[in-house]
Amino acid sequence: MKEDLTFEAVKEVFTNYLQQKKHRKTPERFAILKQIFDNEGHFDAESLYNHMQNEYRVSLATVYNTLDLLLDCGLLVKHPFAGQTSQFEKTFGNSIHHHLICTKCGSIKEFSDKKIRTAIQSKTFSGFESSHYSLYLYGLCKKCKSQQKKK
Amino acid sequence: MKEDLTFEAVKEVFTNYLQQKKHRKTPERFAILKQIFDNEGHFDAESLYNHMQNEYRVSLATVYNTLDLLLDCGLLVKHPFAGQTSQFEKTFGNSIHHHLICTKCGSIKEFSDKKIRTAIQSKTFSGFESSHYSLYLYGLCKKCKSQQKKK
DNA sequence: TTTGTTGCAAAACGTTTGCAGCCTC
DNA sequence: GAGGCTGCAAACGTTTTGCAACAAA
Repeated sequence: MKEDLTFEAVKEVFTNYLQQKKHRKTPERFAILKQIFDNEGHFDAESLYNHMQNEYRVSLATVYNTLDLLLDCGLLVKHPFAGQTSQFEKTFGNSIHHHLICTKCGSIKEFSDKKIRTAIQSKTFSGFESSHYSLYLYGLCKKCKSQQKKK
Repeated sequence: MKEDLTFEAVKEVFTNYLQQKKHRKTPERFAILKQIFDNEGHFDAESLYNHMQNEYRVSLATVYNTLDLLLDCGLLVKHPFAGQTSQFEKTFGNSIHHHLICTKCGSIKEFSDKKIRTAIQSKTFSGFESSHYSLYLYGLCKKCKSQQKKK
């Protein structure tokens, strides 16, 4: 969506959130946000932790703590699809998309569909204020489908 | 959908699956299926395990094993929404629905929407054979929304 | 100065695994 | 009778927690 998104803009969102919730603006939190900003795609807590050790050392506990804050302020979404590990994905700098998940090999692809998006977004509820959503389609990817046929 | 669904019908689906995959038809597996058949709503592995101990004693490992089989043959769907624990839901005897998840209290409601359903089901992919899908809407339920306003 | 946050290590939690014995086929 | 399945307990990997030291406000 926003192609020219700067780190400063994202940082401001986070800063405002921290201020409003009376949380402290620690260097660790911004270092983690920066790391997320600089990288693409899905990630889990541990890989984020590993990748940022060279730039700014934080503990894994702090990573989890900060991820929770980022989830709470809507800068991140959590996907529970990969086995035991939760995957995270930033909500900024991406266009809205859905996920195709292969039930055999676990591979994940993204897709977009305007009709689906419109149908979901136009839905309103009495007594529920929706903020975001996740759509997962399960099935067989090309590779696993052809492997199955060989049998 | 099918209001007059009998256990025998479901059992037959499972039996056929086991036969086709050359898995054994053990009493444990059918006892677990029966327990699922007799109860409504979402459940996790451990609560299923606890609830059935009076009727037929099985180990937790066997519960997990059997849940995997039931997932594989499509009689069950797995929802990863509640914290660390996976929730399961039977696909028989239910109508298709989606989930509203409160990000504050974790409560879950179901809803149906024909337009959304149609939009998703009419979507096809080259190189991906979709078998089922899950849609989760996140937000604030009525209770949590009013609590937030009080602040 | 106060108290939220950090790092560390230990604990907790759901789930998986190894293995000996059992039971379906 | 052979080999898949079971129960049990131990192991696993992710996430959470307790606590003392630290640093943002």
